[in-house]
Amino acid sequence: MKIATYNVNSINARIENLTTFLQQESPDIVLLQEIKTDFNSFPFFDLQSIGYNAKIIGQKSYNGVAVLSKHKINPVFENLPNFPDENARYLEADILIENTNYRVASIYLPNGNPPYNNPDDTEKFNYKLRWMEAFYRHTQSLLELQQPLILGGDFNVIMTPFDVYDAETFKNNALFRPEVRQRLRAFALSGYYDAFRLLHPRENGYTYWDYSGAALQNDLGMRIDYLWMNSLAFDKVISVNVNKKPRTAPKPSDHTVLQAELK
DNA sequence: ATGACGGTAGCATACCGA
Repeated sequence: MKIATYNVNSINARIENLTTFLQQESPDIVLLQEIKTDFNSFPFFDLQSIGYNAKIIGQKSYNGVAVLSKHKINPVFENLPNFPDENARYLEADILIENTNYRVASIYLPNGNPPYNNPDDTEKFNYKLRWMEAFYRHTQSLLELQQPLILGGDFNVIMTPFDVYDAETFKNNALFRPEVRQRLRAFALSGYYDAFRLLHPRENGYTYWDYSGAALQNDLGMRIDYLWMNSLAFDKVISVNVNKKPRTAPKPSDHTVLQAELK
């Protein structure tokens, strides 16, 4: 069973890039973030024609998450329970594959940085912290499930200085502030396994490179996309890797694919 | 010293992002 997570930065701008990836890797499940479209403009037909079902929680222009699968997708939650959110950032579903019922979620955590024209505005950062707290509460209840659980997506959190090209530059950034790192660490210590990092302690594992300058060529990236698993899922892991092909292909997203293979 | 890049909405430029 292969699962991937990919922040596409608009699914309609990325449809060729995405379908190329799907045909090359043939994943069973793909968690998408920043689809930037609503139901009416989502490319269901293009995906169906190469064998992928899709469930989405869409939003015009911003945000939006989706789950793709070659198998039937049974949605469980659209949005975090008990957290009123005007943004489309969370979709949880069950997918039955060869007698194993996987529970997956596609997650697009808020960025949290202030608008450029108002650098002292803390509203977005506070929203990020509240979102993480609601996420923590919900994921604690998920740990009671007796099924393999995979929570993947763009977490917009740099966990450690090793996960970014220059920690000093990001000292005061909402992706690296102690408040968000502490919250993601609490989540990790509660029973979720960081699949990539546990298998690759010495690779940087960057999943994002800025479009500007020569960030990709100089590997000025950051690891902000994750596949988190409960023990039932992590026990099945064969491999986890960053697939840089979609980032080096024409018309890329600024993120790339993180993918895993499970027994 | 500053901006760099790219997507969307929608038609010029503002907003968002990491």
